[in-house]
Amino acid sequence: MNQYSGWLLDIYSHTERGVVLWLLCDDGQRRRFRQDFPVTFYAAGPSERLRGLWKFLERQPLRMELSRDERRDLFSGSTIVLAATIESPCALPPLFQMLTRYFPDLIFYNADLHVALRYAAIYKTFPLARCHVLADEQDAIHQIKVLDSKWDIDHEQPPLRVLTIEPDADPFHNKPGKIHLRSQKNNMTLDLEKETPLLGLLGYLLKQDDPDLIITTYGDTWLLPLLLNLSEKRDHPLPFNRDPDGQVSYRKERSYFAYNQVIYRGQQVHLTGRLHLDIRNTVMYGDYGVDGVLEMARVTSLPIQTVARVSPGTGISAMQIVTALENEILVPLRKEQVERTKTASELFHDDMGGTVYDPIIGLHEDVAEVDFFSMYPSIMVRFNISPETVGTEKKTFETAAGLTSVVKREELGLIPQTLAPLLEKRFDLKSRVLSMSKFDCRYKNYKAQAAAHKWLLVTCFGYLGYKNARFGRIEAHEAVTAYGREVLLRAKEAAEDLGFRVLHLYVDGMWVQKPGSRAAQDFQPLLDEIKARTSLPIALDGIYKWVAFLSSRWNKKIAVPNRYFGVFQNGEIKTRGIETRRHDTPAFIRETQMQILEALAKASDAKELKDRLPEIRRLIREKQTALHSGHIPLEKFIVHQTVSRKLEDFKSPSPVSTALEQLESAGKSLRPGQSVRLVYTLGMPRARAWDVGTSLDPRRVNIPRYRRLLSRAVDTVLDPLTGGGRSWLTQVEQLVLDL
DNA sequence: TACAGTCGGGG
DNA sequence: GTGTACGACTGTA
Repeated sequence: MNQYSGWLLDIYSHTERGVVLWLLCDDGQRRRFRQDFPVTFYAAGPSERLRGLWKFLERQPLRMELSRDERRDLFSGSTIVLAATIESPCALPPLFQMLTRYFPDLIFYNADLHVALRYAAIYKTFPLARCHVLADEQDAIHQIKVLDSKWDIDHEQPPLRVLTIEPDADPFHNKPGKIHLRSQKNNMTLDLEKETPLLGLLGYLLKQDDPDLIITTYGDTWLLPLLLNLSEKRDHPLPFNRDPDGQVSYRKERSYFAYNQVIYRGQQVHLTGRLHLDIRNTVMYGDYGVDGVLEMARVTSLPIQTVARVSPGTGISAMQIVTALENEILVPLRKEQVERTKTASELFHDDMGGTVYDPIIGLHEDVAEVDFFSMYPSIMVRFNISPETVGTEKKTFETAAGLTSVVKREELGLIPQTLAPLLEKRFDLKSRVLSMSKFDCRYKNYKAQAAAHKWLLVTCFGYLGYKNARFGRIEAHEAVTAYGREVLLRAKEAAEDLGFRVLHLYVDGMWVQKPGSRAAQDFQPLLDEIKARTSLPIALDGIYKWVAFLSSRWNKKIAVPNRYFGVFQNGEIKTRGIETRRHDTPAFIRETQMQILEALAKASDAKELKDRLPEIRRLIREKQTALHSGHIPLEKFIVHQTVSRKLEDFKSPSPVSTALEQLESAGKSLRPGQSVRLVYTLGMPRARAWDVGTSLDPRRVNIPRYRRLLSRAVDTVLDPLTGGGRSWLTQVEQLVLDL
């Protein structure tokens, strides 16, 4: 027997039996271990059908153990099941596919789980966990112990060897000629045309550097398929896989509907024994980078390559599965219970969602914004809301109104059990970030971790109400929003009792004002009072020098809950719902609006705002002149839009469909969920795709249309100044009219 | 005027 | 490996 300690890189099914584990050992070796790891799935249903299944399984050419068992289903309680344990985890997916065909009437459990999650539930592993392993001479694991916890904030960083590969152009718009490679030891540029040296040097680099993590740009969708094809064509093997028996696994590209929009996910290339991340195919890479991906992997237990490419919904779902496995709760494929039909009034009351209040339109000074900390997840944990704990005998919104609940309290539900440590870790991270210098070397890492958690927490709420979620139940979802409304109303009452004016309420935030209150300590009594009345954590998001809530465009008297902007005392600008926040705003317009906001931000109070007008007037004149004299770089006119449907599904010639058509005829087709770049043009067609290959004649740009967009963006941010009927009103009006 | 299409939010 | 809300807003027919 040999002993090893190191970091766990990856776990996957062995092609014959058990699992493969890769350890980055403390002696610097990367070792591959194997371990027997039988997996069990269950089936429930009428007993004669279960007998049929039993006979069917006995005939399968697989090593399998069958038994009758009694297990706990989260929704229906104790259930008689057939338990089947098979020796090879890799044999389960094809077997299960067959079973759903022949036994569609049976309910299956634990049948479609990632092997890494099963392993995690038993051995408490997670990607990059510190492990101690006892293995025999054939590197078969006899004992494994995890030495740290996924909830540790300051964990030892594994000495990962990283290789980055980047082409010199975006392959979907221009043909790259070279690729740049960078590792700790090497730095080289390879010519894609010269195939022999390309393959030779790449092979050499992979062997010499032996990277753990290969970070590419377009590696999934272009580079790795290209290189692997080439290597096959030239019969020159490239050691992308570290596992000698391992296969490169491809996942197909797809478009799907999620988060209320079509999402496109490119083809994926997964490696064995090494980790491949394509930063262009990594979810929210821009938000949290590699640190965030690694943190997602730690808390969800999903393999690094997988977690990088899935939505946070899959992440939170993985966490729930691990909790369920640890508690010996059956994991369903999808929700089986049928939703009870509701009357119209019930629908109205239950589905009101988050609290939205009409803000008081206009400009306000010395306003504090207080936000509940991860309100919905905090509610789930605090009030033990979970599919199995929410009672159905009473309508939940009535229950919540008094915060005396019919929610079962005696034992912590599956969802709160999953969320509590995550909430706590995020809370600790946020507190540390607040009290540390931006230049602290851990600052960036902490921010990335907190950002990763944020998405898991946000999605968890949505998953409660999603009918296909494994552990979703609409009543639990409604209970959360009911509590949310109650909590916010209590916060509002607390504010009013303490003499604050409540300007706005929005889901988990509140904007309050009191003459003379402009320092953090002025708001502390309010925070304490809200904490006392709601028992939920709340914090001061900031104090605005001034903030403006905007009216609806079609009716000046109607407020919209999420169109506002303001400047905090520290000079930070916050905007919501206005042009700068929108992805379809061209850079030229976004920059101009931001510059105006920056000019306005120099004002220390509302009165000083008008002093900024000469500067803003100059700025707008400059922009107008630039616009009309052709001094704006063409790319600043580009509008980015998401492709929502296939070309043939468009009913009218929208800019997007026009651009899609042009791209199609240029041989470049885009799929729903991908983003299209276009410029508005004069005459017909009204838009032109940016990436058709030929350059755009600057005279074709629809300058009047961009001028209208500019005018509107300027109008938005000057609106609060025009609304007050002050003496300088005419000046501003003139300015806007000039446009 | 009706309808078709797109966006935000949460940080 | 999964959230088909909802309302504001814009542009086209």
